[in-house]
Amino acid sequence: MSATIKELLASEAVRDGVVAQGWVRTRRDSKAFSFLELNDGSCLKNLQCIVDEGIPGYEHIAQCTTGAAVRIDGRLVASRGGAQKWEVQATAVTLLGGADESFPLQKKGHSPEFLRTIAHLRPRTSLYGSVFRVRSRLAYAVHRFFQERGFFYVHTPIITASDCEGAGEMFRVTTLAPGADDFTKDFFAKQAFLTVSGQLEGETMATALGKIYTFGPTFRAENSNTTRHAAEFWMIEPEMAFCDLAQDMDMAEAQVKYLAQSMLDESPEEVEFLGKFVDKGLRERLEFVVNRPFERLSYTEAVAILQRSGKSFEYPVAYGQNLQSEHERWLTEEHCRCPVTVFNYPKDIKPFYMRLNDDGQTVAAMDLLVPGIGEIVGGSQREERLDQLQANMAQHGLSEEAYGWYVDLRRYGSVPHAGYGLGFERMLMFVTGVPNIRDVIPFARTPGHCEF
RNA sequence: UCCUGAGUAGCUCAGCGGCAGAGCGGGUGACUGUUAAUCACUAGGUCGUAGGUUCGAACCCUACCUCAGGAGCCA
Repeated sequence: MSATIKELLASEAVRDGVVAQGWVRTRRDSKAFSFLELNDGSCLKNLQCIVDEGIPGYEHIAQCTTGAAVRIDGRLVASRGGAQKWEVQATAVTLLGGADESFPLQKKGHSPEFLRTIAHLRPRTSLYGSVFRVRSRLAYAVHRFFQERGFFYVHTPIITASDCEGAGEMFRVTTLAPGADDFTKDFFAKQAFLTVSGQLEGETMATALGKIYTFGPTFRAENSNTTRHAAEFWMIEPEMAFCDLAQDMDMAEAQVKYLAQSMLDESPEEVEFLGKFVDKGLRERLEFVVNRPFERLSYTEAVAILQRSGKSFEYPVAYGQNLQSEHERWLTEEHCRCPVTVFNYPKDIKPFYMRLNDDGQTVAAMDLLVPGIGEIVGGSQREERLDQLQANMAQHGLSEEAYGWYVDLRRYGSVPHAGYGLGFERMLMFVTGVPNIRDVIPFARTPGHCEF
């Protein structure tokens, strides 16, 4: 393998016999030579190459247009121009793959709406290249965070037969012909779906290995058309035995801080670039998240604060109702001006598995809200008491048969345990400042869209 | 799914009842150690679709389609 442009630009000294391979971002011609700027995706910066008339391959310079794949052999030397430290004085140029005038990416900026229509080419832009480099590093940081803390990475099923995990509409998985509805003849001899959460299975692993996490694709068939929802996304779900809600919140907040810190440490080039073109306050926000403690409010306190805010919301604030987006945004963006964790929600607006508090009215649930995105983490302490869980299930109309294995966890060696779900793409939006979830995943799946 | 807004050249947009426009990009040429280079010339259009109003519609009206933003659902 030849050196990447990232490696070449990090050189300490002049280097002979270098090979640079990449895609032409721009070409500027002089009478007797051309400037060729190459990008290979290894970093944000381009490598400027000087291609003199007469070197081997120069006869094809006209085809080395924006988008073309090119190999440059030459010498890495200090640049005579001011905009870059190093450049390559080419001794040979090879056109690997041309790109004719129909190549849709121009040197100038394009709208995200247009780039979504050419999602197969947009990673070649500075913005999407940055986002997808960050995506890789952030995914690795997620694993590092957990592995450093003794968590085990577990793989929960993608295909599930549980049809009411309480997290929205599900995609059906079937081998039956269209129109057939005898599920006893289906592949699994019953209805099957794509998972909307690995939590319940995660609990079985946590009550054996102690601290576990999942990090995998998740599917929701909701007809959601927003900047924050995708039908296929990646979710991180830790589950911890011998853990209560307070410790759960500690972990979620520590993780958000850790991931923000990793962005600052590992992607400084992208922080600067995204701060310039996408979100002016990006660095400031990341440093703020890393350095300042998060706020923590009970649902009851949050409602009281909202009610005496004097702010006129489109939807009134009422105890017992879910907080609206505008309420959450006001809390995190204007009242606290920092990430805020809201906990202990009324039991009637939360799922059956959340632990009933001693007041008999609220459950040990928590949502971590961040400025600009809203809810980024949702979690809870789980109901570990057998009789209480059974009562909850009855109340929610769930059959104990279908969830016998889940109830067994309370029947045999039950322990307090807790966990949360962190939307990976939402975290990516938060650390990059990119305002639309469709721009932080290579190929977004949303209602009506399954292209590429 | 609901609400709001927008669809005009490859891209970004102006034009808002009377000849279809600009910048960028593309092509051709000139020029220059250039930096989203510069200069000149040039090609490029079913004004989202279908109806309607009008002497005349890109422009006004209706429906539909598509996209975007907001809401709900949530991560």
